[in-house]
Amino acid sequence: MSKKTRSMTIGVLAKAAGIGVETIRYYQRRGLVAEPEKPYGSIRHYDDQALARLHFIRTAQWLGFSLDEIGGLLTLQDGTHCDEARALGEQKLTSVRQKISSLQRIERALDGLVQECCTQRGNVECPLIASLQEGIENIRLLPD
Amino acid sequence: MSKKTRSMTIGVLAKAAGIGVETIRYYQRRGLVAEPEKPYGSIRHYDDQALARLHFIRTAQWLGFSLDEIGGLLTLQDGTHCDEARALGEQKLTSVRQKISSLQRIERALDGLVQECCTQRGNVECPLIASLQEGIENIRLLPD
DNA sequence: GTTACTCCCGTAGTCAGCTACGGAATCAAC
DNA sequence: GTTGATTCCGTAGCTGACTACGGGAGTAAC
Repeated sequence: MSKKTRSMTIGVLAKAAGIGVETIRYYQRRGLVAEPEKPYGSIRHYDDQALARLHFIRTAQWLGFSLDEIGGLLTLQDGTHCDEARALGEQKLTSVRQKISSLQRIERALDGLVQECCTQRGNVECPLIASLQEGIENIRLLPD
Repeated sequence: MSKKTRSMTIGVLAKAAGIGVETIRYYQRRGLVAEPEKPYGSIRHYDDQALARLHFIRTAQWLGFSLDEIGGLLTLQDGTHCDEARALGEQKLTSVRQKISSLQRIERALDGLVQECCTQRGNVECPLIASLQEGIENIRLLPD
């Protein structure tokens, strides 16, 4: 826990997080990131906690959570009621598991297609595209 | 290959494909689906090939391809671009696998937090919230 | 042959998630 | 103490993938 809590301007923070200044402001407007106090006649400063929050947002986003859902996840942090937090956590867990199994089905389908594509190499017909065209039922596997 | 090539109006086609009429028109505007000839003073008719094309689009979409990418896949239909198609498929496969493993790590993290929350029930402190506040890095786990 | 649906076609709106713009204030360097 | 980049803040625009609207033409059922 020997973290030096740097003081950053929004521009530095943005660079550190690998996102745009405007995006951070947008997250602030959405209530996902707090706007620190602005010293009288000066400029806002951000610390490593803000950076961590941005990392969290981007990661969750990459994992397929919407900004609204991420807002929900973040209320776990600020919330005061254990039961509510747990309920939200369980809810998210369920949706994560659904996403995983859905992605696994996609993975199997894609993998099958790519494998076929490799073994059939040299053929005139491309099995990946042929499958997409004709054998859709075979790889479709019921989305949701 | 004893496919009866039904003649469908756009509404029937839409129902058969499980999508909206407006969506088909949108695909036509995007150049993903051909607009059949319109008999003089009559109505357009669609066959099973059009339906197959719609299935193709929806399936590829479900596999994570954007409409632009699908357009790309469709230009590879002549079968002479097998390598390119495979490359695209492999690319998608890689990103799908990355998502799965990230989600699995988040699943474990969330699961752990929820479990803790249950066993500690009745406590004043909520361990889930505490963990989230301090251990965000633990569930961050490398985005792209 | 009228009623009621469906088609056609262009344009416009929606939603999420940014991204850009513009003008004043503030800061950093020299 | 002036120049040049940043910050601030509100508002407007953009992209992807639809979805809706409106008014005229075509079609189907009775």
